[in-house]
Amino acid sequence: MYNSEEEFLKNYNPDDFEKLSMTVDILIISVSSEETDNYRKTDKKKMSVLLVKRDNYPFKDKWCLPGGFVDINEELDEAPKRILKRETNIDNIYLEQLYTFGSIKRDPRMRVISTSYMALIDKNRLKQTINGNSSWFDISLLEEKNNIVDIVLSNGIETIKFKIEKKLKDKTTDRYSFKVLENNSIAFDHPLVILSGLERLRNKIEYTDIVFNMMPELFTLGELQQVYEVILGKKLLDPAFRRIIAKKTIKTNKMKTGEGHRPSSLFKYKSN
Amino acid sequence: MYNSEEEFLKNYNPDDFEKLSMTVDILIISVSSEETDNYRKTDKKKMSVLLVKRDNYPFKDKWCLPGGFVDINEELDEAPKRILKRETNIDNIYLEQLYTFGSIKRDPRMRVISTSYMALIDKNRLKQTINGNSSWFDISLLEEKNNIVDIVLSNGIETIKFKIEKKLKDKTTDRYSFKVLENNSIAFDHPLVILSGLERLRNKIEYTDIVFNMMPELFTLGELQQVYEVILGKKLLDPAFRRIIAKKTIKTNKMKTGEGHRPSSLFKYKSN
DNA sequence: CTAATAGTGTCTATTAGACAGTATGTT
DNA sequence: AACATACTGTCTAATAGACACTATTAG
Repeated sequence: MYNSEEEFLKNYNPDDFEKLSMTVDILIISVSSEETDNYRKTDKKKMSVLLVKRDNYPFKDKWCLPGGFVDINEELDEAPKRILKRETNIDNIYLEQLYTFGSIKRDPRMRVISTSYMALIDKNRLKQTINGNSSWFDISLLEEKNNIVDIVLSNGIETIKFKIEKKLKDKTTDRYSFKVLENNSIAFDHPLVILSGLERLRNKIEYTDIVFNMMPELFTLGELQQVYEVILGKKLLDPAFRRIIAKKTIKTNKMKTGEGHRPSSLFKYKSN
Repeated sequence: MYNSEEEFLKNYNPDDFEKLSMTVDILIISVSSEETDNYRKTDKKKMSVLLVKRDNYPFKDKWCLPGGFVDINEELDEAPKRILKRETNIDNIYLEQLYTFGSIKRDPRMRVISTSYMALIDKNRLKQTINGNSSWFDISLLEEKNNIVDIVLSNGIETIKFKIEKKLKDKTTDRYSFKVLENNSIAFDHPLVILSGLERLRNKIEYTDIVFNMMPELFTLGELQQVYEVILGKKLLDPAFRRIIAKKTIKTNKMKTGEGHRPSSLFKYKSN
């Protein structure tokens, strides 16, 4: 044996174990507005996610989450930042690690383990158009009885559908294992990443302030409430919503007018 | 370019990117009782964690979390199960993924990314003594002002101390980045794993039933309350605790007697 | 009896849910 | 005026916090 760590390291052969590749995948979530034909009605909010069309094998021509290999000299947490910068050309985006997926067959090329991240962004920060092979897809999520979730993504031209079965990993916890039942055109195990992220967002919107990462500087409480509603998938009662949100927002003296109905005050985020 | 996925894969060289090694680390948490000298008093509960003494470089003779390399042909989630079986010789232990740490210099040998897991276990299930180079350490956690956490681990013979500074990653979230300020003898970045796990446990005990993975089949409400108190780090009021826990437990007709005071009913876990 | 924990009753404070009502812009 | 949303008042229901009280054993 060796007598010192130094000596050990000098003789260590890092190729004793077969190595593997590591990637990161990023679920970039934002909210978008769908215009209505009635001039009085406010635009309907939707959640949307940024997908990239693969221009090479494997999964050529399928859509997938932005991602890439972790460089051997790169901090794990730096990889998603680098990719976010590449895809959106902005820094300082809210980012949090979701989960690490490591099935043996998740990539047909070789053994790849992938850490997924969730990024939240206000679309108004995206000054320039995103590059050609990427597109925002509106999300509609339908949770059926038997723990089967139907997700439909649409960018107006193409529609992606998949169906996932959730099974409790253990009766004592809130963790599910996901099984993809149907999937017409999304690559890798990205349906799992999308569902994990949407559930994480739905949970955290209730006890953190992360929603404000998806909001512009100034917003009305009606808009904010709509974002909550689309993320939680249910209607909220106005007075209750305003009671709770009052602690997290400050009223400005600016108003939003010209909407075909009573103007509303603009608010901004107040951190504690 | 290639004309089919098949053709692409045939020509793919997986060594175009420099590969790396992947490990898993497992934080195995349990509760133990510390005997008191007063025959009337109930034993004091403590959280404890299983550590292994490294018998080789790097970090020779330092304590660390059980762990190991992920095999090239092994599902990521199978690796912690294999190691748990090796360390405790029991199957079916509660296990959940915590976080993936990937600093460049976390292992002096080479680039290693590590996914950490948390396992919860009832010590009574450990029939045989654990093997010689591993030991249970009682945890005492002290959260100081300025977001500095002091953790002391002790197995009765040796004491391990470290101090971690928590810094909010972002004002909108509940996620912290951890920085190790002092550390006398625990290997790798395992202080971070331990703190992540303890915080995860503290959060989840409030809204899931995971605590019952650390309890024997039958337990008194007093014992259960003590476990809650040691995990949450604060005293709870009896009536409030019983109101909440009533939904998760069933009273059996067995009693625990001989404790120097009024006997108490034994309860068991009721899942919904 | 005493020390110690087991277990309950009840008041109060806080928060969530529900609904109805008033307010005010645009067309 | 009509419509749509903005915003508020207030009642009720549910839950959490606090405290005091009774119950029961081993020694």
